[in-house]
Amino acid sequence: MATDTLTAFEPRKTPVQERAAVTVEAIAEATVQVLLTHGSDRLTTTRVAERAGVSVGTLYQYFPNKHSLLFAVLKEHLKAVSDRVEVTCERAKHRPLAEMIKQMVEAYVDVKMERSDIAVALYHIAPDLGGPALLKRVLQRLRKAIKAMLETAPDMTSQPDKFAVEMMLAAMSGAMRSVLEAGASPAMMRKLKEHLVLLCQSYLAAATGGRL
Amino acid sequence: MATDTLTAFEPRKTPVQERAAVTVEAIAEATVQVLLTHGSDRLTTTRVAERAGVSVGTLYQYFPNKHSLLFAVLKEHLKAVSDRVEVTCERAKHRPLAEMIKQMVEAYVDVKMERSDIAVALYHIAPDLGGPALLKRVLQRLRKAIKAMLETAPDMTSQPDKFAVEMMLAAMSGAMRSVLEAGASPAMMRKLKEHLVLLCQSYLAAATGGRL
Amino acid sequence: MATDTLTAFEPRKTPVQERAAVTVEAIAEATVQVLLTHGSDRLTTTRVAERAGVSVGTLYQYFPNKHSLLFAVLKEHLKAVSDRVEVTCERAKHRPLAEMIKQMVEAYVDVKMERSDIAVALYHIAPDLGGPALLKRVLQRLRKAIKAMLETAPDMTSQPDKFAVEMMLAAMSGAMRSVLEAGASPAMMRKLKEHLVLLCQSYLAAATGGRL
Amino acid sequence: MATDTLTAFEPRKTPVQERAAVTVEAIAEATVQVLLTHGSDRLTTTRVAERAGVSVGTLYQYFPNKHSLLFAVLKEHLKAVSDRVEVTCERAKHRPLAEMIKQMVEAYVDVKMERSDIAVALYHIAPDLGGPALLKRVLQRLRKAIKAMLETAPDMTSQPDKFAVEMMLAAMSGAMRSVLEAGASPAMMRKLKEHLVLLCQSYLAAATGGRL
DNA sequence: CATGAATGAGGTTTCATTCAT
DNA sequence: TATGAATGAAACCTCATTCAT
Repeated sequence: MATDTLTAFEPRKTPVQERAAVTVEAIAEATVQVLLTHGSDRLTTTRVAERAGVSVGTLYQYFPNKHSLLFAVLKEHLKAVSDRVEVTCERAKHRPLAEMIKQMVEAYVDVKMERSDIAVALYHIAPDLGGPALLKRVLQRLRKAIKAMLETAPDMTSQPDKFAVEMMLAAMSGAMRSVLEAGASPAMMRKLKEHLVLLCQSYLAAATGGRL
Repeated sequence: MATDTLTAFEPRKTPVQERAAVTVEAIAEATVQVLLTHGSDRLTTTRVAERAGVSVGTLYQYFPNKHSLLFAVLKEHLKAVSDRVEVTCERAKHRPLAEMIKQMVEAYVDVKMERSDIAVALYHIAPDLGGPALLKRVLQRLRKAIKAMLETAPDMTSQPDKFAVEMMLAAMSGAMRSVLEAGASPAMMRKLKEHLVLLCQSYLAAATGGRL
Repeated sequence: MATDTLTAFEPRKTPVQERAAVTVEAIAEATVQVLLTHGSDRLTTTRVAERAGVSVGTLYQYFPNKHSLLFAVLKEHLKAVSDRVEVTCERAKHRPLAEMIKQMVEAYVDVKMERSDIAVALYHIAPDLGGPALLKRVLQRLRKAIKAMLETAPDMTSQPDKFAVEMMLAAMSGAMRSVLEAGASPAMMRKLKEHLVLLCQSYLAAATGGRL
Repeated sequence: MATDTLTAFEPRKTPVQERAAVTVEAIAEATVQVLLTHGSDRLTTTRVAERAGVSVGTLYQYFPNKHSLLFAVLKEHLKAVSDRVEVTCERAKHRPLAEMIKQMVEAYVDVKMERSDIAVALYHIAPDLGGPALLKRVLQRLRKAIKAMLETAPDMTSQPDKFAVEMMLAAMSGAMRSVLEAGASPAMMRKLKEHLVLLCQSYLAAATGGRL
């Protein structure tokens, strides 16, 4: 199991006093800041601690190693994304297909944008140890949620190719990434949303339409 | 300008003797191997040199610093992709739209697959200094080539939204990435090709169809 | 004087309340356990406190620093050894020489064995600050007690060389150490006792017999 | 096997250039010096490198970790002791028993004294990882050599108890240690030799005499 | 040209100790 | 008194880079 690898990055201890909880949050936030201002290989534990306004020792009380810092941030972000999309999919059940896609895509884009700083920062470290495993899990959740939603579409003639959902997800995240990394203006983002909705709608229509 | 940053990673000297050319190639190849077997933060100049069968000193005769190693590999790979897609686009001019897309997408997938090891390895380092700049250039070339091709499509009512091409490229590369990182089986790749073609075709049709 | 060095490791305060005495004892015991299970350089104050079931803060209420932990344990163990051997020597006065030696050696082996865990643990830290000074004192006490005993031996022609007693002690403790560190089985221990008695008896006989 | 543990401390690479050989020797010597002047827990890799007149980096080219430094010194010393005693035992074969013992004991004391600085330094670190394993091997060699010698003694009625040789070795090394750690004067050393010879002779005589 | 020994700044991590709660 | 969060000096070790041979 991949669990082994993952547990190595789990937080070291859960803070019992309130003071400690604040500290942990500060460290997590500092991690993102350093990632964005200095880049992933300029991210040092000392720098993060400094930015968080604590000593290195304190940092290591809550995070067993440098990796776990990044891991914690990545995990939280991905959870936020998964949660939002899942909830949206649930709510969109039994709506027309086009509406479903619209809701889902927009939820995805929105949640990514809300913490676009984190999203961008994480592209830098995701390929590292633990990242892929985590991503796989998230994809699994999203795929499941989307499939469950699609099955309730009243206006769908046949279920789409099993691969189609993955394709859509890959296209979505890829496009999102490109735009985020390019430094997205609000106007750009609106455009992205529109087009991403269109892309998914038309693709799914085509993929279920038996044209393939 | 970004040019300054980029020149810093150029190979140190152009090998005039045959032996030198072999050495350079060996080092580049070793870089990819180390990247794949050890990961990006285990990639050390010594290890690359060792794997290439030369000493560190020799490595530094041809590459000014560690970064230039990665940069060289990245550059070559992106050039290969650009070249292939450009040529394909050129040849596909004046064909029906669906055919155009098919040719272009398949060319892209094929060239990526031919050196899928390099492609995967590069995802790990692309976010670093110099990577984004290079990517921007490539995208620029691809966009241009695709646009030029599309303009010659006999069966297109109106030119697509300016943004649509970018969207398509982002979706393409994003999907490609997902599949490559997941470890692509040949069967998977065939499926990817089919669906990517479909995705691009349907999206472009929708984007030009005035539905937006 | 060495006294200065030694006082630095004395327990911080004498526990007046019962609860405190229990705590101190628990910490001392935990020190030994950690020493044995983790080794001397894995011995940390936090770990000892944890094992003792108290917080670090509490530990520092009774022991001024890490060293004093080890020092306290070492001191107590050596005191136990000294006491036992002294009493035995006193009781063995006026007995035949061979009997004297037997009593003394057996007392030494027995007391070491009773807390063989501590004995072994202490070999790891004795060379450190304070250890040698303490050892010297103990040796002094033992030497004195043994000499006083020997002088009352009815069957001894002449007093042994002044050096002989030291020699005997060194041989005794050296042999004991070897066996303890090798991990002594009960059978082994019985053998050790027999042979150590024999060794001391024959050596002392030779050393006083004028053969030298 | 214990081999695994041991190989972790083996030198990292064998120097090919002469310059390097000098460096390695300097580092080993510096290790001993630092051990003696600062004590085992003040022994840091930086300090050793400094004393050796090289940089830390250089140190780590030849020794994989701090432990291996100590290990190398310990190993060499123990080898010297083993070699000397073995050769001496070989030469002393077929001599009278008393003579055998004398030769052997004196060889042991002499070789220890020749590098008494190292001997003393090593007492501080021997209990650590790898030390015990190494010691066991040495004891094995010594036991074997001594037994082989004893079997050729013309004036020995019966072979001594199997345990007797171990006992002798333990007593020898223990006594040696006591004296060395006390800071031995030349006069003291002469006395030690005499008495250690006497001790071993008389003990062995007793142990083979059937008195037990 | 090639080699590989040497460098040392800088990164990660630990742990004895203090002190506010 | 007991707690445990916080501290930060200091340890270990790596690795990009240089340069004498």
